[in-house]
Amino acid sequence: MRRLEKKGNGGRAQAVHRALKRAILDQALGPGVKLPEDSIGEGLGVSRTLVREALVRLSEEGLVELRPNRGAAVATPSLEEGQDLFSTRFALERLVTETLSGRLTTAQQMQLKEHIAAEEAARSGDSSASIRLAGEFHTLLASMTGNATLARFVNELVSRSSLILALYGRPHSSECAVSEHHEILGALVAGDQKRAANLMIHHLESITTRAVLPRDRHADIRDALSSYAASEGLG
Amino acid sequence: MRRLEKKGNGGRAQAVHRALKRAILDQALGPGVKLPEDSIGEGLGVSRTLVREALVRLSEEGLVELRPNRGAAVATPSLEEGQDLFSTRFALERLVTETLSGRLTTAQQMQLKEHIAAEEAARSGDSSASIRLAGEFHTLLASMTGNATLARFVNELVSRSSLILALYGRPHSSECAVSEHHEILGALVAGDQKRAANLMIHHLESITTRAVLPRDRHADIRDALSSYAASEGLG
DNA sequence: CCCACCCAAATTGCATACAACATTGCTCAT
DNA sequence: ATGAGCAATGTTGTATGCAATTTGGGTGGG
Repeated sequence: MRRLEKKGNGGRAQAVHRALKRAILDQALGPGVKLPEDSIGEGLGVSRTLVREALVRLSEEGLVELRPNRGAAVATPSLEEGQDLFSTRFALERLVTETLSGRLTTAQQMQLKEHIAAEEAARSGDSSASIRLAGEFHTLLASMTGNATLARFVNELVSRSSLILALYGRPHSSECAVSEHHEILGALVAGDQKRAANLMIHHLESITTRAVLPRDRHADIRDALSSYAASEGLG
Repeated sequence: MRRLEKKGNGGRAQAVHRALKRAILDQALGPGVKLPEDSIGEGLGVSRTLVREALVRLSEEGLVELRPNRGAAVATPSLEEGQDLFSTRFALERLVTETLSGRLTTAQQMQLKEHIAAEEAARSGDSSASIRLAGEFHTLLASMTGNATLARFVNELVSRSSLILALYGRPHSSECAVSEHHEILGALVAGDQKRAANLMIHHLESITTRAVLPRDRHADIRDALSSYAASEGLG
């Protein structure tokens, strides 16, 4: 007999990782915010051991900077790093569109349509949801290739792009992209490989050119984490 | 005043990571070999905590498979994963050649020439050194782009390619590639972007098509690790 | 003879304790 | 007043101990 739900999902360390990741992507923990192990552990109801493991994972993903003996902090990528990041995205997401062009199942097309609809719905509402959905479109596309490595890389790059935009982007930069997502989907369904790739490149370029001015943020870590703790079944 | 050598290099956890990674890439620890935390800790002279951290890093790199409650093992990628991996390599290493074409400094050209010379020198000698050098050529090229993310991705893919070749490649498959490396360098120096990219693609394709038959390996973990412990200043 | 069950050994999951290091603020001499 | 040195504090680095889970083997019933 098979156990139905063993323990939440796959270990509490993973849960901590997801909670922190979401907190960063939602900009509840902005770039540069320090991440002391015991404060996080307290806020999430776990020990430093698990926090540490999560931080290692996050640093491996480039979302967290891990300075020896000096603690962890949300990464603060430079503008130059952002440039490199996006040129890498170009190469990878072009591969995504080339792979997917004309090969989307109807189920996948449906899912993408629904996702875009959700993006539109979120445009006037919660801005953090809007940002997250915009990124998830790219992640979703990448995962549909069936190439797990490619999907993981794109996911990492999209995540880090959020940091770049948080640092250097204008407040509502991600909203206008929804129509471009729709166009890309159209080209993919039509099987027009070249057009899909070009639209994707153009789309990414238009994101990069929106990067100009910085902001600043601060927050108490325990407060910012409390809601994420609940959503991962921690605390 | 600058501290000359703080502590070996950058923390013992990193040392464990490097030791295990090299052991895997040298095929001292072949695909599928189990990696119990305390055996490794004993072999390397550190506690399970550090081993655990290293294993998390390695699993994040795709070199180690981490099954919950069931321990870690050197990854055993499927042939299909290998295919995905190489198509991702195509996209990324094409970007490398495009970025580098006509932009190599003379110092970099020298370094690459020396590396190729080392590859040739190792052809008749140690086969594990030969394999490692062949991979490091690609990593070195990627690092010269100055794009840290790109370099890290290529490094990961090259590492995992070693696993693929260990599982499905013929024994001496990597030796014949040295001349191709030389040709690629020539095209890069000449600034012929298209030719460089084509040579790289062709080179990678010729590697993939050498993948056919499997082997099997076994070893006591502690013995296999002892030499790597010394080289990292552990034990 | 085979299968289900259960117990023992080994291994991972996680927390906690202690040691090492970095940082901050204070003291004291100049 | 000012800067060097030092003590106090907070944080990270690492080891170890205990609980929880898996695994393999043995035992008894069918």
